[in-house]
Amino acid sequence: MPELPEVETIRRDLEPLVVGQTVAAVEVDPGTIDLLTDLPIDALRAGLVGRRFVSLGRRGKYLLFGMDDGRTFVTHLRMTGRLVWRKADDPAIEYERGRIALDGGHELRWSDLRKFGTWDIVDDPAEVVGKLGPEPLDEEFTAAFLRKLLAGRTAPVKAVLLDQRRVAGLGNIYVDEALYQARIRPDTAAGEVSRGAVSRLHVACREVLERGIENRGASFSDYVDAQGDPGRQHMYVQVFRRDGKPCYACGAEIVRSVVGGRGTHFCPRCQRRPRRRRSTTS
DNA sequence: CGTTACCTGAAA
DNA sequence: TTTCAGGTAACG
Repeated sequence: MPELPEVETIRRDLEPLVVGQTVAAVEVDPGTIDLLTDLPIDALRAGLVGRRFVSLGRRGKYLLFGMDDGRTFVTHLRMTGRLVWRKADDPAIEYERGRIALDGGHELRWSDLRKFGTWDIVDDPAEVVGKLGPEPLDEEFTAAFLRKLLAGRTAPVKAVLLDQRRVAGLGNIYVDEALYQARIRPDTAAGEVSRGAVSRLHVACREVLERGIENRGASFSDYVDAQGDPGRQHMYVQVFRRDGKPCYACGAEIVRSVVGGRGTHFCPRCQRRPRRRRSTTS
């Protein structure tokens, strides 16, 4: 569920809490451990217990816990994962599957209804995040970069934006919102997006993500921050899950379809496909 | 490339 | 009962 803004909110909340803390114990629900990680529980404990966290980073939708032995504890929340900071004697959170106890008396509580989330311990974070595309909020994500990314592709522009190897961190909510802001239909072939529309899309991607972070993420169903509280961004979305409701800009009914295998929401009036260029040859 | 599977619900 | 779900990996 969580996309870049949600993961970044958790990272910012947790960083001052976990950095400097040493892991005292690790517990994982036996019915979840094999889905959560390739590591046997003993290897997981051996990698974490006694380690002090020295940094908390994010790459795409991954959280990277740097440890004092130089290794990295990597988590991905996938669809329904939660990472919540609780006192050791607080009651279990909903769908709690694991706990990482810290020496200061708090615990990181891992909850995951669907059990898609992952834990890993690696020597080099590149083993996990090395194949991700650039961060959309970094300098290197320019309009020119996006133009090259889309050029010549027949896949829907939405599918390209969702591909984490091309650009890292956008998910279903923020892609629908960015394409609305850029006034591009999600099923437009990536290579057909005009130069001007690519420029709008570049700005829109960054703005929707920044707004998402400012509003501490979007809580449509499962997402909560590290304190267990929902974000606010869902109150400001323009199209996501607003099918059947009027477009705020033009009043037309927001439509739901399926693009790239994902539920997709757009305004059929504000978001246009490019005019089919009259083909001079053939 | 698109589709299916992973798992467990919530909602229509 | 059926469909849908903030994601990704493994299919064909």
